[in-house]
Amino acid sequence: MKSNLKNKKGNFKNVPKEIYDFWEKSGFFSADLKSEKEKYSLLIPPPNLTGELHLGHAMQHSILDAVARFKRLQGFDVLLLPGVDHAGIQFEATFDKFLAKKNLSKRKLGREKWLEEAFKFKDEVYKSVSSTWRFMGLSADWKREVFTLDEGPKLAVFEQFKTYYDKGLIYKGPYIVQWCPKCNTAIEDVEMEYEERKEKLYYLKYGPLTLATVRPETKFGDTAMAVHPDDKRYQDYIGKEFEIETLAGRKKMKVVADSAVDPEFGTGVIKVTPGHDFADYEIGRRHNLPILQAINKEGRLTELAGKYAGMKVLEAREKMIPELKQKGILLKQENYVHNVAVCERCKSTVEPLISEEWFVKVNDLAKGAISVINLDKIKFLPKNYKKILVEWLKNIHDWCISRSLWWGHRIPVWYPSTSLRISDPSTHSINSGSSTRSARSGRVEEMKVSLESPGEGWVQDEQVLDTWFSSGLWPLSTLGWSVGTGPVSRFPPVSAPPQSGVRADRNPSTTATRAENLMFKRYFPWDFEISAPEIKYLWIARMIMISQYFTGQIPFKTMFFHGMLRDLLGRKFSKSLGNGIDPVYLIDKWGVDATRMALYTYSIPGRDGRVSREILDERGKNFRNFATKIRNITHFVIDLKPDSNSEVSRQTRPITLDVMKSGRQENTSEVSIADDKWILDELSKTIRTVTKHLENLELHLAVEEIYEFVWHKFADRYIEESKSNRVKVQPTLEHVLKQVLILLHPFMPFLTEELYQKFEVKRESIMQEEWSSSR
RNA sequence: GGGCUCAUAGCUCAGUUGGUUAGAGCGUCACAUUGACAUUGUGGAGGUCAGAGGUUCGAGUCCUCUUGAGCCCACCA
Repeated sequence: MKSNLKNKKGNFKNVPKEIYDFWEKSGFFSADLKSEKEKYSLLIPPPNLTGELHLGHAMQHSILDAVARFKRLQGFDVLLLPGVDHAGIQFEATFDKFLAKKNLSKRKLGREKWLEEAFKFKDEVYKSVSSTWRFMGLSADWKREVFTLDEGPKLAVFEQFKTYYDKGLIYKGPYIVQWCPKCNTAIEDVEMEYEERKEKLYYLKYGPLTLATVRPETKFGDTAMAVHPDDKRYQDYIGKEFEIETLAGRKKMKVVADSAVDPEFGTGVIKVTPGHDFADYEIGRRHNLPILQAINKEGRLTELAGKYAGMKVLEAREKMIPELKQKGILLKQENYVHNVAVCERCKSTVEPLISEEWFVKVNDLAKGAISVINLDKIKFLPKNYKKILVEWLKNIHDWCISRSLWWGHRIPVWYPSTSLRISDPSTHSINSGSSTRSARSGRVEEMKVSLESPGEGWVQDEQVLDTWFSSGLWPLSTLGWSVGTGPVSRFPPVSAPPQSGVRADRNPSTTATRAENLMFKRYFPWDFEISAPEIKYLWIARMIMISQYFTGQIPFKTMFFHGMLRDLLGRKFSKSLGNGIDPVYLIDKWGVDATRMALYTYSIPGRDGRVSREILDERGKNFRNFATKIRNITHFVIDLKPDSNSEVSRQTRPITLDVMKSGRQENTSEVSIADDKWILDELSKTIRTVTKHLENLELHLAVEEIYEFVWHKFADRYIEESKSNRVKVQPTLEHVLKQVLILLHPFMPFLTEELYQKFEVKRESIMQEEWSSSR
């Protein structure tokens, strides 16, 4: 039954594919909408299309699957729903790299063609990775798999946008954003990393004052100088204007007083560059300063920089130094070490600048989420994440939802083509950012919110929505929910345009309108959701806000944050560090079940684990040996059972637990085994404990408990002692073994199915067995 | 700077609401074993539970402080 498939194209050694196919074909993974059973629903966090599966995913999937299988055995109608995320920037970068190899580019293809190719590429990527997503044995309802760009989610996302828009929660405006010049898009705080850099601190003469800066090239965007209001040194200068030499002409600048200035830093004077610094932007807003754009979206200086225009930031900085020196503006420089924000994905330096972006006002949404969290409707594991999330929600700032990408849900806003807007204005009024529906030059812009074109003469907004805008809606959109009519779906009928290679048939939301309503009614809210802690703000907080806002309900009842697996130095696994451990390596070496077991020992909520290849090998080996042990137990109990014609074994095979308990008591005097009662008691104690641990989602404890029972009680003691009295105890042996397999099935699904099939009296699959409710 | 977490055997870690003699796996030492066993079994060594103080009849567990390690968030002109 065990296969030894070559490890390529999604086939793995040590993954018994026949068993998996048998399960899937038999429909054991499918939720049954019409079932009388109580439902239990689990939402699989959609993996990124491009991301290969790493240990974290393997652990996440193992946990999800154990819970799902446990609940199935307990008699629930389980929905374990898989999905895929289009992963905006990440996919787009991967795809563009792929295109570059074929000497193609966005520019050459144009948007429409590019998207067409992107969807093809997506299908290919999906094909090559989808089998890996099953390799942990995930018992997911694949027929219901959803992709974030499918028609259903697409409509739900649109309605989300429209609702916000109609309620005045969406606005568009010039705003300071973190801009990645390489990805050519605004990115969020959470998408940045910090890198320590050794740079220089330059002391520059600004009129009568001297100030320190690491970024002299932003000089061209300065609109003021600032000092701390209490700084005695500069009281006389506050409010006065001075003429400053900028290297691109002279201009007048005011000195403002602002408490954001640190009097201890440098000279206690700063230059204010509201267009290219977050703190300066805030100062600018407080003092109503104009904003100048000195750096454009490619990271080059604008015409404001005079002869330095067109240069990249670092180049300009270098070239400016001699002139600054020569003109006596640069007084001195010091070495300075500080952290610089870089783009998490491409590692280029992030450039704060002013850009026209879409925002969602999240205050009200956050309030809703806070109240529902405070009502303890969601069980957080670990508990303290509740507080952490609430704190973050209290200090939340508006959510920039637009991205200058092509891959994603395009912003469903249309403008009349006659009023084509000028892009990249070099100045903005800082206050228009707060007004709804972008006012520019005092004129209210005409626009329509619509998924399809409103007709001739309208052009759609160029940007797409932040990936998390759709991810945040995931608990709803996966179940075919849509805004307009609440839980009653109004998805279009089957004839959804087969546009862009999305397989409409794979997405039930486009095919079974009515069924989808029932899906939402039945399976929402989700019983279980799992996530890495690092996306608790990006994703988890937003799912709660959005779900609460649109349905008045929590998205999930239990939120399980697993820990992060790190290397022995405590660092995250990452491609750039090259410290990753491929789960496929472990599976090939120790088998999928053993790998799962190894990962369960790290599945404690909120607890990080430090691992190395050696450590995981050790655990893999340990549980491989455990699997061997069970295989041998089964060999002994079933294959080497005493002659089946013997009277005792024939008459007792279908015996029940109670009969065995009472029937055996009197007969033990000459038997070396102390008592069957002992092993049966131990068994029911184990069942009780394992059940409790599983209910509490303490998988590591459940695993430990089973391990202890199987190896040290059942095998080492009971089986050893049974050898002298084999015929008599055969029914007990079989009974205990079967119970052990059922107990272990959530954790080691393949092995337990394989061994279960050896029983003469059995069901079609171990998945149809019942979890013993022994008290 | 704000928040959070951790420190238990050589290593990686368990240890539910405080309650006998602090556990597991691997490693290590001794012995046994071709056995249902890709070896496995039996037994041993190894811990001042980071340190100090406190609450308590009782603290690895609760409180305070110290030290060390790490993570998240913000700021870094």
